[in-house]
Amino acid sequence: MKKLYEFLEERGISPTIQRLKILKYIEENLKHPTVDMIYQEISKEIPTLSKTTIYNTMNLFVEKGIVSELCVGEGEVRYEINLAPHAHFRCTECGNIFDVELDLKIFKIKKVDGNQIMHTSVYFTGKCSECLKKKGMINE
Amino acid sequence: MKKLYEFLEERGISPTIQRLKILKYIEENLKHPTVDMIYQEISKEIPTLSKTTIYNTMNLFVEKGIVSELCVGEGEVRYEINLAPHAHFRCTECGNIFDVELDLKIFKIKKVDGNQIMHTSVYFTGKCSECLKKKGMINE
DNA sequence: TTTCATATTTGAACCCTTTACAAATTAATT
DNA sequence: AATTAATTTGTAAAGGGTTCAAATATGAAA
Repeated sequence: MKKLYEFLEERGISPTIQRLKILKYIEENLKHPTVDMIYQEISKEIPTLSKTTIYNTMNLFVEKGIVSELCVGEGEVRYEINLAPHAHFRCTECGNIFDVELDLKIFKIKKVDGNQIMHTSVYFTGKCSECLKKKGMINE
Repeated sequence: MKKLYEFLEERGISPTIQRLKILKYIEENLKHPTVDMIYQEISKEIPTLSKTTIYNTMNLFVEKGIVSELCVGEGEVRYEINLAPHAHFRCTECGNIFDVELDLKIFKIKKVDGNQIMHTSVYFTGKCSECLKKKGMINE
C-alpha cells in the first residue's frame, strides 16, 4: 500500500483512501472492470463511496496515463492498468474479455493518410474457447 | 429507388418507406452516421418518423448483414454499409471519422488463443490532417 | 371489396451510463 | 484556530438505447 501511495504522489495525485483502493483494485484485478464493478467492490470497504468518485478518479487516472479506457463494442467503458499495447477479445456469450498478446505491427503505425495517430485500438469479438466447449456439449 | 426496393425484398425485408429512405441514406452517406444523424435527416421527409423506427431498422439491417455497427470509442453507435473489412480513424478535434484502407493481415485472423473470432475491429484516434493544419496556423 | 390477421410504426415510459453541480467533508496553509 | 483549497458525496439531469402497448399500415382470405 505504501508503494501505491508513493506511486500516486510521484504523479502529483493526492493519495486519498478512495484513490488508493481504486488503484489497488485495478492493479490486482485484470478483468477490465467497468465503473460499476469497481463501485460494487470498493463500496464494501467504503460504504459511503459515491459512484461519482469512481468516475472522477478514473478520468483523473486516464489523464495522468495510469490507466487506459477500453471500448470493446458494449455500452460502457472498461479500464485497465496501462501496459504495452495489446488487443482484446470479447466473448459474446459470456461477456468475458481477454487480453490478446499478439505482436501486431499495427500498434507501431504512427501516421495514416496524413492523420496523426495518438492511440490504436484492436479488439475481436466471437466465442471464447470455454463457451465453444460448453456449446458443443449442450446443443451442437 | 427500385433497386433498393428489390435489394430489401431479396433479403426478406418488407420495403417500407422508412426502411427505403434509411437504406438510401446510409448508402449515399458514407460518414458513418449515428441514429440521431439519420433521424435528423429523414424526419425532414417523414415528419412523423420515430427514433424507435431508426433503432429497429438499424438492428434489423445489422442482423441481415446489410450494415455494420461501428464503435470508435465514443458513447454512441455508428453505422456503415457493409463493405470489405477496413479500419477507421477518428479525429479527436473535429470528430470526423475516416475509412482507413490498409491491407491488414489482422482481418484474416479467425482464431486466437482458442477463441473463435467473428468480428475484428480496428480504429485509430488522433488528429486528422485538416486539424493539424489548422492547429499549426493558430497556435503552434 | 370487405374482413381479418399480421407486420410495422409510433410515442411514451423507462433503463443505464455518464456528467454537472452544489453542499458537505476532508486536507492543507497561514 | 481559522481560512482556504481540494476532494468526496448525492442528487439531478443529460444522452443513448430499449420496452411496450396503442395506432397504423400491409397483406391474405373470403
